[in-house]
Amino acid sequence: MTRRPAPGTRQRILKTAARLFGERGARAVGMQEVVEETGLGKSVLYREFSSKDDLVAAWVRELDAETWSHMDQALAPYEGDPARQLLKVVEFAQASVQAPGFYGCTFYNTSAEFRDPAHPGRQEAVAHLDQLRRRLRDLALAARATDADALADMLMLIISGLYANAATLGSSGPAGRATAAARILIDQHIAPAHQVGRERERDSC
Amino acid sequence: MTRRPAPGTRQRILKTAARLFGERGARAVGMQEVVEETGLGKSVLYREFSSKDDLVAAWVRELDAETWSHMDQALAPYEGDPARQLLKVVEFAQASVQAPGFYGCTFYNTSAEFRDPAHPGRQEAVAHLDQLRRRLRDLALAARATDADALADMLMLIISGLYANAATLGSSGPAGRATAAARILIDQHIAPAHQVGRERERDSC
DNA sequence: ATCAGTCCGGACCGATCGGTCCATTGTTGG
DNA sequence: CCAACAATGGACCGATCGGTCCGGACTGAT
Repeated sequence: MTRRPAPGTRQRILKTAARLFGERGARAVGMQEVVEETGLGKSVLYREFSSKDDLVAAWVRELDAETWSHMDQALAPYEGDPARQLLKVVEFAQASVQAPGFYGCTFYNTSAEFRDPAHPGRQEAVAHLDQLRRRLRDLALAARATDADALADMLMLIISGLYANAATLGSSGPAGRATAAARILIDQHIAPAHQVGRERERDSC
Repeated sequence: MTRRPAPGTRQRILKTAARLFGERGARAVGMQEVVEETGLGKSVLYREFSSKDDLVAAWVRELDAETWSHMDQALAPYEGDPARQLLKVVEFAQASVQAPGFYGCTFYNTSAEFRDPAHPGRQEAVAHLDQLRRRLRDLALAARATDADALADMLMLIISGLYANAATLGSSGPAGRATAAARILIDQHIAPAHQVGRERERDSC
């Protein structure tokens, strides 16, 4: 007797929201436009997501999950070589800014658009960045970096800078130097097992 | 016979706009609120600035001028030592994120909030970042870096990453490693004879 | 075929957006 | 002291914001 909700609705909304929010910014896109683009009615959207803030948070969380999934795939071939994986994280980020449809890092953009620390979308974004930091630190520890925290944070700077510069000055600007910079920083903190003492010559302090 | 406009009005509006836009983001603040905070009427604001976009652009341009002024002061003591000046630029940025009332880099935030390349505020922001890149390159050239373009762009990554991380994870996060990372990259690109002086102790090595 | 019961498109709501305009105020030259 | 006129504060405008709600459409059990 009861009519059943159409399946896949939530994902369809999220896909549309990702496109619109990502391209023009979440604040610049109204809920009306999201509704029109999906072809659904407002009541459906507000059944799936309690508010716009909720939709923004869901969008960010979805991208968080996708990002880790893709990154795990990119890192898998170098399992057991954490130093190489550290560099691969940067290469992965650098490749992503070259892709068509890159309009800046969603996590950084969302933080810029929603300054209130209590905003659920911002919280998701910050949580993602914090997790990235932790993953880099774990890799740096596994790679026996002389100072794993320092190396992880320096690579965070490179990655964030890569995204920020790609979004403003384009992917052919400073963003193009990300992996080269990362290599220098990694070499500085990790001694190749077969080349002991190499970092000593550089490290004159 | 004719009544004369009150002087200093424009600067007063700009100061108020800078506070509100900087703290909560330009998109989150309405013109009505700017008007109320200044204590003036809307007609005055719209006589000085033709539109909100115009006000945003004027705000960014003002901050652009202030930034170069302050940076020139910070760099002046090291005139003739471009390698030291390169590091000083990063130190200057790192100090600025520690200041109370830091809510992220205005230039990156504005780019994130206004994605349309034609937006005057975004254009001002991009112009500022491009000029920063050029200044770094000029310093790198003067310091006889082995690859001045590469060094300048890598420092751009560090500075951008510093701002992005300070805005999201706080000034005690990865942002704290900016000068240390910059030192490594500078050392890597500048021959010992021209290297940064060692008078200051290093955070990590 | 019937009808109860759920779903959903879109009309609608008050609030707020950026921007305009006018009645009032205040100043200044004669 | 007054008349003339620019500067001003804030009422007001249409558009759009996020969010609610209802009447018709559709489903599935009988």
